[in-house]
Amino acid sequence: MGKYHHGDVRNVLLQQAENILTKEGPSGLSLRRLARLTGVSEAAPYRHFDGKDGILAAVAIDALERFAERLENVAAQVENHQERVMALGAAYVHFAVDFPQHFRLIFGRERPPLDQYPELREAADNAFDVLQRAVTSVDRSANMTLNEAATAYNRALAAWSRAHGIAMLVIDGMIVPPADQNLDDFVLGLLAEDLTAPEHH
Amino acid sequence: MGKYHHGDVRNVLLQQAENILTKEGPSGLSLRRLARLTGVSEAAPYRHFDGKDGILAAVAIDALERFAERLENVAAQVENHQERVMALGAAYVHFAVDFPQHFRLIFGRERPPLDQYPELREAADNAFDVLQRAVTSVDRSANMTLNEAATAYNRALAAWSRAHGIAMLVIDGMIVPPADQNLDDFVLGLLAEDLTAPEHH
DNA sequence: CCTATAATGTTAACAAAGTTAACATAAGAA
DNA sequence: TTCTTATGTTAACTTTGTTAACATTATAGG
Repeated sequence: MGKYHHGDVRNVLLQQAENILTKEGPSGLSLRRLARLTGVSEAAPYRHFDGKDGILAAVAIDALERFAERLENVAAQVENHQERVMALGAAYVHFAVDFPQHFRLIFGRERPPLDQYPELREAADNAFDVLQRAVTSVDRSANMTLNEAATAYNRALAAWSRAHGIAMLVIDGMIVPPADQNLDDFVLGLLAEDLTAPEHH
Repeated sequence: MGKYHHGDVRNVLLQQAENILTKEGPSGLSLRRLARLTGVSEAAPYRHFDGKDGILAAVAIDALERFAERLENVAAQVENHQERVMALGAAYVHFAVDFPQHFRLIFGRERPPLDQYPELREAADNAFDVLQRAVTSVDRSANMTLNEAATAYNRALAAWSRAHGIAMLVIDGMIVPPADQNLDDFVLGLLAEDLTAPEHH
């Protein structure tokens, strides 16, 4: 009689890893605990994943796909090109606030090395592509010349950086969004600030 | 005869912790290894620090002080108010690239909780204050009304976020600065991008 | 100067983690 | 059926954070 656990242990492990990550973050995700909670031997995960990094990579890819999906949904709902870029920035931060542990896993120090997990790099690039396409469409709508469009990539990087910086500082507790204001509005305000010209409003 | 290690073990431990951090990052900083490298018993650090978080906090405070110092130096060297904000952003990123491990320790997940180490929070606030003062001086030079100046804090947050986002994405390998360009110039370019108005140059 | 007490060391032990080796069983192809 | 591979298991090894129990030094008060 099979005292062995069978079935798709891999998927069960992944799902359980998701649960642990959400509740306790990447540091709380211990292979042994994961195995115990899943009801499987402590060495079983090594049959399905390339050690701890392997599991982290799998979870990170999953998270990145949902992240990109969410960004695409937002992008599809906003008609105006410039508003779309802003909305994406807000959605970016919103995701980080909703799923700080996933966000940290995706971009933080415990993310497995990108060059060791090509699918991970690909998933990350996909998310950035959504932002880049939005920025490019702004540039096109402004009838930019080809020469000017060459900087479109830089403009996308700038948009990405702003959203990323806000997201990081917020989930790390360095920036505390005002309690009496909608998070998205707060973020949109920060994204719209122009540092070189203080005569706004 | 004193087979016991004596002298200011605390300082030696701190210095050694600095070395390890620089070479291997916060994860490589193990208390036992630190003690061994310092030539002291494996439990000795607990006499001088409040466990691992205690040491991390001490190192982080040190790093933050040098970070703030560097920012202040840059701020003092630039006359023009607006250029000063930009230069600070570039210096912010430059520090992150020069000392990625320190930067990660300061802002990342393994930083001990701010509310548990008041001196740590103070050191972090100091660094941000440099940015905030620079932004405020731009606003003042533009003859802002008091009402408008109320948003100065938000403008400082925006400046901070941009620099922070670029720094994070660069040291995490998501943004790769062009090899044929000066790092500061690249950063200044990103900081100056205005997302809502593509008609530049 | 002597002695009680606090500060600073030490060694030894504990539990938890990542990982691997050695072995056991199930499933499928030949 | 039988050989091979995939998938489990248990047991061990190393490292880490932490604490307890004990040893030594420094220092303050008499």
